[in-house]
Amino acid sequence: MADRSTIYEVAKRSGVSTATVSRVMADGKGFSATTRDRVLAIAAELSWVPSGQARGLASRRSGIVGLLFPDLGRSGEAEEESPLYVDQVIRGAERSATSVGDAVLIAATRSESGRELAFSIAGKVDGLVVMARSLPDDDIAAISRCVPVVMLANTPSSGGLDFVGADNRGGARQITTHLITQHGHTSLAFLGGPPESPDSQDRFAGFRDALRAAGLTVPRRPAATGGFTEAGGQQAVTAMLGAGRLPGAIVCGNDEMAIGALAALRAARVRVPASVAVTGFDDIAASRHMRPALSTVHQPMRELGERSVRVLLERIAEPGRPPGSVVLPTQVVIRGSCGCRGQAAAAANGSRP
Amino acid sequence: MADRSTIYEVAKRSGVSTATVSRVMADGKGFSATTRDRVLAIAAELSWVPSGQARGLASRRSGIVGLLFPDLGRSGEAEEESPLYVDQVIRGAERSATSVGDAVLIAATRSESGRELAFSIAGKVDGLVVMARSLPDDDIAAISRCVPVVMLANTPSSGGLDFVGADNRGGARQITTHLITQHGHTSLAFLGGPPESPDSQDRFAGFRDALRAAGLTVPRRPAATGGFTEAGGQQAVTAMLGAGRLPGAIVCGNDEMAIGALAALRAARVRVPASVAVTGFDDIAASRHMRPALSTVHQPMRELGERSVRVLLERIAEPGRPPGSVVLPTQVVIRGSCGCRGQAAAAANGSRP
DNA sequence: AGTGATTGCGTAAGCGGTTAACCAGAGTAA
DNA sequence: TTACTCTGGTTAACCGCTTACGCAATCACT
Repeated sequence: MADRSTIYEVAKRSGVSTATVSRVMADGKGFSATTRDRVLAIAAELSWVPSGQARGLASRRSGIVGLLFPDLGRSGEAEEESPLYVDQVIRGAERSATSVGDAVLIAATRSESGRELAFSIAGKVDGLVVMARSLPDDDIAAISRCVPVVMLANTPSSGGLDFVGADNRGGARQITTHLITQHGHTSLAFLGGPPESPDSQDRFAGFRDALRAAGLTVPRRPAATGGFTEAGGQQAVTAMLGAGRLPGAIVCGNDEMAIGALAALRAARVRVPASVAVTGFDDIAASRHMRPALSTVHQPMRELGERSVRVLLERIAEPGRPPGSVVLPTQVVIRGSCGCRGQAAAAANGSRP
Repeated sequence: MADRSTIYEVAKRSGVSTATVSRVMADGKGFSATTRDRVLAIAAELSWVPSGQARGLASRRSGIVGLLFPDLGRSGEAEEESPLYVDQVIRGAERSATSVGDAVLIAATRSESGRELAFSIAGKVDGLVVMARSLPDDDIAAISRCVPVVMLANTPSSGGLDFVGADNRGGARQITTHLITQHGHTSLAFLGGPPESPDSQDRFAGFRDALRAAGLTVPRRPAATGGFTEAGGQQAVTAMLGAGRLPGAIVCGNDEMAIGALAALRAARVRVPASVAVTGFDDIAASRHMRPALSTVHQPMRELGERSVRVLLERIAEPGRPPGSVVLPTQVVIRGSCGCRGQAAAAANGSRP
C-alpha cells in the first residue's frame, strides 16, 4: 500500500550504489546483466517504483503533458457539457503521449476556477495543450510564459504560440457548395454556435464563401446562434418555425445542433430532407445513427489530439524553434439529411500543414 | 517559456524567506497581507509557478490521481476502441478530482505496454483507479502494493481493494422482466460481450434471474457473444438470421452491440420492435437517436467516475480503513425498441452502497 | 509589571531521485 | 613495459520545494 521503500534501500540490499539502481531503472548503460537482474529482483521484492516526483525534480522533466479543455457550464448548476468531440481529442492526446512514454493530465476549466487550476496544472507538466475557449487570452499568455503551450483549435490572438486546428472553413464551404450545386438550394441558413467560438466563426466564413461563389446573397450574420448543443439547435429551429420562415437548407455549426434541429423539425412534422435539408459538422458518433443519417463534415478529432501533443513534445524538445501552425484537413461525409439517398461518396478536402 | 525562476529568487526579491513564499503559495497562515501581496506580485512578475515535482517530493503528495482504462485493440493495427462509456467515466473522474484541487492522469493500457506503463504511472500519482479489463489481476496486485488502488467495475479477485461499480445484474433483470411481463415475450436471447468482461457476466446473470423468475427456460450461456461493439452485435445477429432462428426479443450486453443488432435487422428487413424487440445497456448518447430509439438500462457512467476518485481520495486520506464497495443503482429507460410506443416512463432500480 | 499565547517570520534539514566527475581493474596495442 | 581505452561501477552535489523548530515582538490578561 504505502510506497515506503526508496532507492537507497534498493541500493543497499542489492549491494550497489543508488547511481547504479538509477541507471538500471532508466534502462541505461554501464552495468552488467547480473547487476541488472539483481536490482530488478530486489525492486520487485520491495515492490518499489521510483518516485516520479523525485525523478522529475532531478531530471527536470515530469514526463507529463497537460490537456486543458473547456467545460462550458453556465457556471450555474445547469449541466451543459463540453462538446462531445473533446472526448476524441482526449483519446488522441493520450495515445500520442503514451506512445513516447509520457502521460497526459486532463483538466476542464470551469468558469469559477479557471486561472487557478490552470496554474496548478502548469506546475505539474512539461507542456500544455490548450483547447479553444478553455481560458481567456491573457491567462494563456501568462501560462505560456512558464511552460510550453500549444493552442488547439484556437487561433492565438497573442501569436507566438504553436497552433493545431482543422480546416473548418474549407469543410463548411464544401458542404454548403454540395447543398447548392447538387441539390439546387438557393435559400440556406446557417445555425451558428457560440459567437465567440472560433470554430463557429470559421464555419460561418466557409458558409459565406460558398454562397458568394454561387452568386447568392451572403448574410452578415448567422440566421441564428445558440450553444453548441442539441437544445441550442432545437430552440433555434423552433424559433424559425415560429417565425414561419424556413429555409430550404439548414447548415448547422455542429452535429449536436443539427440533431436538435432534426428533433425540432420532426416535432413540427417537417420532412427532412424532403422539405428542408440539414447538415452538421464534426461527425460525432450519433450522427451516423440518426434517421435520416446526418450529412456532415468529418473533423479529425482524434488526430487533432494526437497531433497537438506531438507538436507540444517537439517544442519541449526544441524550445527555440519558431512557432508553427498545422491545419488538418476535414472531409465532407454525405449521408441522408442533405437529400442524397443512402450513403454516397465522400469528397476530400485537403490542406497543407 | 522556460520556467527558470525558483522560489529562491522570488524569496530574495520580495525580501522574505522561502518558507514565507511557500506559505503564501500554499494559501496558508503565518504572514501579513502586505507580505502576501508583495510575494504574489513578484511571483507574477517573474511568471513563476511552484514546481509540482518539488512540491510533491517535499510534501509527498503529488495532487494527481491516475485513471487506467483499457484500450481494447486487437493489438494489431485494427482500431477497435474502448467502450464509449469510458469517456463519461473520465469526465466524472476529472470532475471530482478538480473539485478538490487534484488533477487526473489518464492512460489507456494497450496489450503491449500494459504493465510497464502502469508502473510508470504509479510512480507519478497519489492513487490509481483501475477500470475493469485494463490490467491482469496480478499486475493489479503488484501495483496496489505501491500505491492505493480502487477498482472500477471490476470485482477484484484478489480482494482487499476498494470497489466501485454499478448494479448491472439488477438492471439487466429489470429490463428483461419488462420484456417478459409488459410485452409477453417468452423467447429471449442474450447477446453477450466479451466472456471475460465482468459487466457482461453480471448482465447475463440478471437476464437469467428474470427468466428464472418468470418460469422460462434459463440458458447456460449467452445465445451469442462478441466484442462490446457495433460489429460484434451485427455479426451475432447476422449469424442468428443465417441460422434462421430469431428470438422474439434480443437483450444486448451493451448499447453498441444493440446498435449493431439493429443495423443487421434493418439490413434483413426485420421490423423492430414489431417482429423482434431489442434492448441495450449503458444508455450511451447515440441510443436516444436511433429509430426506433433504444430501450436500455442507464448506467451512471459519470457518477462511476466521480465516485471512484472520491473513494480513492478517502483511502489516500485514511489508508488504514477496511476496503469498501459501492454499487451505484442503474435505471431502465424505456424507449421504442422494446415495443413500447414513444417515450414511456422509466423504472428505478435502487441498491445500497 | 509579569506571564502566557499569538503573530509573523527565518533557518535548515530533508524529500528521493539523477548525473557529472572520478576511479579501479582488465584488456590491448605499441 | 608503458600508455591508453573500456567496463562497471561509486561519490556526492544538486533539483526546488515543504515544514519542524526556533525566536522576537506584540497582545491579552491578571
